[in-house]
Amino acid sequence: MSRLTGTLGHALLGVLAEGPRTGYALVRHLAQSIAYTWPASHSQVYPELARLREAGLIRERAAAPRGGRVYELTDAGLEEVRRWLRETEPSRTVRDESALRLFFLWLLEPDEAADYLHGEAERARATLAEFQRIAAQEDPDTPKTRAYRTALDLGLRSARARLAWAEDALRASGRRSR
Amino acid sequence: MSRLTGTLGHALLGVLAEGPRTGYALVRHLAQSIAYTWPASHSQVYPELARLREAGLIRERAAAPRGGRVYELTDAGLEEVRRWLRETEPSRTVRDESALRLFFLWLLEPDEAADYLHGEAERARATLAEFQRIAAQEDPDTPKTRAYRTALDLGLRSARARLAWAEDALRASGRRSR
DNA sequence: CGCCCCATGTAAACTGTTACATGATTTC
DNA sequence: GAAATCATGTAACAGTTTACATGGGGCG
Repeated sequence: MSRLTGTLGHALLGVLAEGPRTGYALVRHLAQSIAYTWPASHSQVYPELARLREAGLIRERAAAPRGGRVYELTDAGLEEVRRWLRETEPSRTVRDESALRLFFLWLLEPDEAADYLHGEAERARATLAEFQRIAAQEDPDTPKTRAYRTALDLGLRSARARLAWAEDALRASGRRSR
Repeated sequence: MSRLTGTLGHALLGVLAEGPRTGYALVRHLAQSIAYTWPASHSQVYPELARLREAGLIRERAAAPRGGRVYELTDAGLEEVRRWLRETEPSRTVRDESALRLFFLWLLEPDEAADYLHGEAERARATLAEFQRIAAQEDPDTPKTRAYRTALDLGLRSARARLAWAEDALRASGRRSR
């Protein structure tokens, strides 16, 4: 039982703690919220669900309409997510390709570098608008929605910081190129 | 020639554009700056250097003291980094495990959740302090150092945003738990 | 001579992406 | 009956991490 699963496995357990779901519904739910912090495609989710079931962390309930398989969390599964949250440290590894590229902008002509920063500003604006759209949705005030709002707030603040950074960097590069 | 390399390969080309280096020196340099956006261990770097050499993007110069191999960028290599920067879009994939966990905080007791947010605040403070230490270092004003400063500025702003977020989230959770 | 740091590699395991493949039900 | 959407899987490949493995050279 409770064999070690990676981050994706724990994320699936966490979502299943909200209630039983099919793999398909799980994937859709991930795409709407959790994918901003941990994207996963269906081809990764289905095999992972099979592993979680073998490990006794989830179990299959009655089948859904079109060959759908409904999974629900077991007691061991709930214990495992909670243990993960309490006792293990989150990985500090961050991979951000658009930030990586900044180190190499000096290899481009000034106006090409400005183009890149302009793109970054546009992206940040789009991300911010998307998060604002989600924030505008009304929802009841429960522990779960409060947790989701906390995550969303981090996204909003990060997007704003990134937008402000890009606009400043663009101004600074613009002033130099003239 | 110029076979497609992944992000790591392009990062190595970008650093080698600063001048010839051994694999070892490359790894050390990455750890000090670029690893904040794209970490890489020596076991990944050495094979990648071999691939870049085979692709004609870098070449080996005279050997260094203790079995060290000095690599330098070829013209094709420089062209390839520039092409990568100009013509390809950076991947938008972000994986942030500590943000992922926020979605599941409602599964913990309020004080356990507050412990987690406290840890996040501490981490953000440490990151911010580290970036401030780096920012305090003096360096000449060249295109390269300007690019590095732009990257650092993004790190500083992100760390500040994250710290402000964590402190606010902590305050909000504290108010509720009393 | 032993320890530490320089320096380079390989192997196995794990994680993640892209492409392939298939079938059921609803909607037009 | 054709197209879209629901629904699940496998296979091949690419990228990453961790552990294993080895040797050179300087310093006390």
